[in-house]
Amino acid sequence: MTIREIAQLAGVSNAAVSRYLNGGYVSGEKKERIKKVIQETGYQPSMQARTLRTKKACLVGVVVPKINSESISRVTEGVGQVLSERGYHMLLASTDNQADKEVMYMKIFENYPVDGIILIGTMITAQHRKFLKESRVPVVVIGQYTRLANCVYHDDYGAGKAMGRAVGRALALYPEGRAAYIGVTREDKAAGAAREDGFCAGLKAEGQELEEEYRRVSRFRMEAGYEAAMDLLKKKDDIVIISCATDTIAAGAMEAILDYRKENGPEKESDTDGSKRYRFGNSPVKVTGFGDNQFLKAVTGGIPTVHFAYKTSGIKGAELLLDVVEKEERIPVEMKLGFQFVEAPGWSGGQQAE
Amino acid sequence: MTIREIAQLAGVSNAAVSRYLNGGYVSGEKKERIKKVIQETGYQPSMQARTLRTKKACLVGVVVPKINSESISRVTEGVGQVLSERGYHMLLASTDNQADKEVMYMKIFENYPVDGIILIGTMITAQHRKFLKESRVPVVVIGQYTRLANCVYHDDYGAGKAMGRAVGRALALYPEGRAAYIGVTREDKAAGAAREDGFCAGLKAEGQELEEEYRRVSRFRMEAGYEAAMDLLKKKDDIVIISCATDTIAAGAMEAILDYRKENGPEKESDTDGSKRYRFGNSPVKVTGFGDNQFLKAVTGGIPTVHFAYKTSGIKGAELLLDVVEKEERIPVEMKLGFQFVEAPGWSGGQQAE
DNA sequence: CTGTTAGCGCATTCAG
DNA sequence: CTGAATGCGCTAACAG
Repeated sequence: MTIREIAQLAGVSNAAVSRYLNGGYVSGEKKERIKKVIQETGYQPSMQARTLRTKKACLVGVVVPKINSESISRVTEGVGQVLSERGYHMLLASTDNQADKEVMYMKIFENYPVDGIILIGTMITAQHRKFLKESRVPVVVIGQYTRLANCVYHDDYGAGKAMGRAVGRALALYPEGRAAYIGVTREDKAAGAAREDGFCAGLKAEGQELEEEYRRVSRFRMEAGYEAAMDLLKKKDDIVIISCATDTIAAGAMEAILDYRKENGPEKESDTDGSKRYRFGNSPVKVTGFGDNQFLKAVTGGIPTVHFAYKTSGIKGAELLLDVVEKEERIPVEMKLGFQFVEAPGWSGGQQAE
Repeated sequence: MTIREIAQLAGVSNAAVSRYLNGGYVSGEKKERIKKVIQETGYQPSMQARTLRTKKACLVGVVVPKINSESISRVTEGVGQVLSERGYHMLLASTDNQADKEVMYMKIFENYPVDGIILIGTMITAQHRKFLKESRVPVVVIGQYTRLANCVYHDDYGAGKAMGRAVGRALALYPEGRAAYIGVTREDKAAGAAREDGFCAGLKAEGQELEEEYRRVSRFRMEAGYEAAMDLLKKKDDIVIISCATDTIAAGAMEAILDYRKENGPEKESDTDGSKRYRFGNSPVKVTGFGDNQFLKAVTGGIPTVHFAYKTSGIKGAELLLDVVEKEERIPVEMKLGFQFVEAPGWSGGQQAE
């Protein structure tokens, strides 16, 4: 069904139909005829051809590392909100945490085309840089800092440091206890390098140290967190706190701790008394995370974590993007968003919620 | 950068460039010149125009109700796997559980266009039916039964019944205890009607009944599960099991139970002894779900739930779709996938993992 | 207000 | 093998 067929059926020119569709000048009578024909035929104009002509698709593409993530869904929620308010629709592409796929999907979006691209970034490789420099559609990066595009990111270092300090203080209650850290690849400047460096800085500020044998690198998956935590528990018997770079990893670590305790004999005493006790085989190892995952909080009562304004970063990112798409705003913007430390109920008192 | 500019720079015709790009006849020498120019300019052909010509985008659109869901991500994982094996890419659109948006995004995909659409369905409205009948691109529906398109769905009724029987048997240990059910809208034939009806049938088979005051309807969100469960706990003091239509809702219910117990005085006894005890204000209310959420299992140790072959349904759905896209397969297919009941460790013995 | 016309960037005839 | 010409479906001048 093409516009010309509609025009013929309605006995008008194709231009008239086009104008009808786009709110131009059409006399009342013809308007009726056209309307009727469109009704009957169920005609829908081809975005395809329209976009070829107008260079405008009212679509923005969002590239995400994975689908099944609370933090990412909070970002896309913010993005989607702004987009729909301003008459755009959102298409998503998931890369399954493969950085090269990020570039591939951005290219697909670029010449599909969409009006703008939002990248929820994991790492900025040479490929990324090349694309960002050459892209013919505007891009904004969320979650990573880059000077090659407008970006909005979070204070991961500050968050890490706050967590490091909190852990350092908690550690003071366990004279011989140590903290461990399960991070993610440092190629991820935000969730990898910044959080870990901040964490170490925070620990140091409290007079603690994080040695190499107390560190692990995990993928962004619960299973990977499980493995890393289990390995730590087996190798080091003085760990009393395991801090993780994400709440998802923390969930895996919690599972590992449950299993570890199951294997290494049942608990002999309730934990409720002992804030001064530390682990030698069976005491309560505590876990911290980043991201303020609500699901985790609901079923566990909560662990110490950091709340990032993910939805806000989505909103700001989308606004930035549309500003350059529509108003051709040319001034580069880098936006850094703060964080909020989230304490766990009863945690600093020594007990983690059951 | 258009194909014509490349042609000029290479000193050939646009047709030659087009052939070069699509593997047609080009002499070795020209091939080199074209290759060089494309390298230098970083030219990328417009899918846009190409698709307008060829009617083929090597793209399929997947419409999902929400992003942040383990079950949905398992489906899209399966879909993405098949697609990428066969040279297609996957674009996602999330509807935030609004059925009308499902149709809207299918229309966007239809005339964007993509080669095929996969709908992870929540409900089939009149709008949906209209679209499925008239769509010019093939659609397969995953998760719901429909005769208007190829579909692959799960045995939700059977799963519900299995759960109903299990709950019924567990209930026998609590002479005066009752089960409650938190469902979702019955407009969702699969997760709503089928699971609930199956559940009731299963209960009945064990000689139990599910009265109206023991039912609630929730949205697909943890918070909604929390509210529903809290309401049940407050209104009925003989509930010992709350069965939920999804694991996400179950997580909310678990949180509600934690909170409820916190408010209504601390536990006086350990739960470990008492399989015969039932709740009067403070005993262990148990929760069941559907979907086999791994995150939930990790942090809680697991609740009774049902495993659906979500990834498989994604794989099968994508294969079905590509068969009609590529081979123009015309025989309608309806595929029903079974389920697997997942017991909770130590549950039937009366104790839920802490 | 209306119809005619000229492309948008590309793939594909069809003559060379 | 190659290039010129045609049109995919639509919108935006433009001349009525």
